[in-house]
Amino acid sequence: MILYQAPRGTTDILPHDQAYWRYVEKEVVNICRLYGYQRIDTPVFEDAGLFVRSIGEETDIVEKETYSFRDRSGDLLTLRPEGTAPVCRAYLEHGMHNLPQPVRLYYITPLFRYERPQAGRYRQHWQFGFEGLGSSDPALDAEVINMACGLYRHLGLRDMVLKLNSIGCRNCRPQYLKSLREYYSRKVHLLCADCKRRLERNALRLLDCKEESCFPLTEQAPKSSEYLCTECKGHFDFLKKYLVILGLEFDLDHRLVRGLDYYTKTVFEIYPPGEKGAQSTVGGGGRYDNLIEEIGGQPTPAVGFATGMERMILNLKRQNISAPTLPQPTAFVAFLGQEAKDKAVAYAAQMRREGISVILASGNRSLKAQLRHANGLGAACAIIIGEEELREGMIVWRDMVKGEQQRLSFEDALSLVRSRESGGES
RNA sequence: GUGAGUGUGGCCAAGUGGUUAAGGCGCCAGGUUGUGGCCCUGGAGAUCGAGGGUUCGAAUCCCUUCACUCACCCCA
Repeated sequence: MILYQAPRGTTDILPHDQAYWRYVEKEVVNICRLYGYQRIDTPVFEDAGLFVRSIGEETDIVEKETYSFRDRSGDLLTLRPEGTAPVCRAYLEHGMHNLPQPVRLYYITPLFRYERPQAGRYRQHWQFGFEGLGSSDPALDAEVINMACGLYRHLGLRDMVLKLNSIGCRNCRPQYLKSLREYYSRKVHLLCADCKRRLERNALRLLDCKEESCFPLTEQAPKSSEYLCTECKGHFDFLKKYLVILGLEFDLDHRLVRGLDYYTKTVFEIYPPGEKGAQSTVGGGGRYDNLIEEIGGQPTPAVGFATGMERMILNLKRQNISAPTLPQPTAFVAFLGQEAKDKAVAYAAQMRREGISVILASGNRSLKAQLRHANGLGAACAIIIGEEELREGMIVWRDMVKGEQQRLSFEDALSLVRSRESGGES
């Protein structure tokens, strides 16, 4: 009987799955290099207030999904449920406004949300995200979106759909929210229970409802894009122009609002083809011009994006895209008898000093068993030391792919392996 | 928080009231003297998620509970 298993909503990333993770990570690092984004790592937990302040008290994340606890000194801490607020906190704390603006940062980190797990959704999941801080230029919005789409393209994901909207700023949004509330107030008798609540607390999310009774109403609802102030409208127009220049296709979706309160102007999400269910979003982001001010800094416009590592991998698998295989050991050292084993230990160590990856046979098993093991590991070659070789100061070098072998001195075998390794790379 | 489905050795999985719970993968060991991948043989490994009940008898029926999966809310 198993006494312990991974906590609900968490998962082990086993060796056989690492190829996907390393592949995605490699492309992530590469896209950040291409666009000049620098890595930042922030703590796994933060002062609870940071998230309440930034994400919004009325959001689901803060209301019911955070892992919060008091530490032994009584401080209230929260396991990071999203990546943007901590980056903003670090930007402020380290005076990054003194650096050339905008500052471009990225992170790869686990996040924690207490939710019921399901496909592509975990209580601990990994997100890759990047932020451009300190510029209101719509070209930066376009850059971030281009980067996001570029990442998926580099990974080989096909037919991803970009949805785009602008939800205005604190100057024009109140106006919009007012007409939105007026519109829904007249239809309140048609709304589902959730939406009645949303009308009171967070009217924007009325648009997000997938309830059959509410859905038709959202079609007729006032659109945020029609209420944008001159500045927001100009920003949105420029963004769309840049996206066209970049050759990116996008669907304008006036129902697209994001779950976090800090967004202003640009919001966008990216879906896989044939989206099924609302939780299929692979990545999303937007502009958050007030957030840094909100947590105590100077007004600092910024825009960012985040995408779920698990969801990228899920979609890679759904599209039958395989990850490059990870390197396998080059050599396997087998031996017969204790004296040979002594020699094998020394040889394996010497090969590693030469930078060759080596696995030394375990136990004292038959040669057959040892070679079976070497085969299972995918070793390129085996070095066999038996009594005879021991006597003659030789080893048997066996090519595990061709099945050919020859008797050599250890030094000759070493240079043979070395030449194969460098030759095999090109 | 709500709804649905599923729980049989490490993994997949047959069995739906009746003698020692199939099979496959994987693992281990053999198929003569020191050699892998194919094939053959053998072996280890399961209190049939847990607890209770019905019954002469339960993996199979009932109840409770736990876990997992999928979906909803919401999000990546």
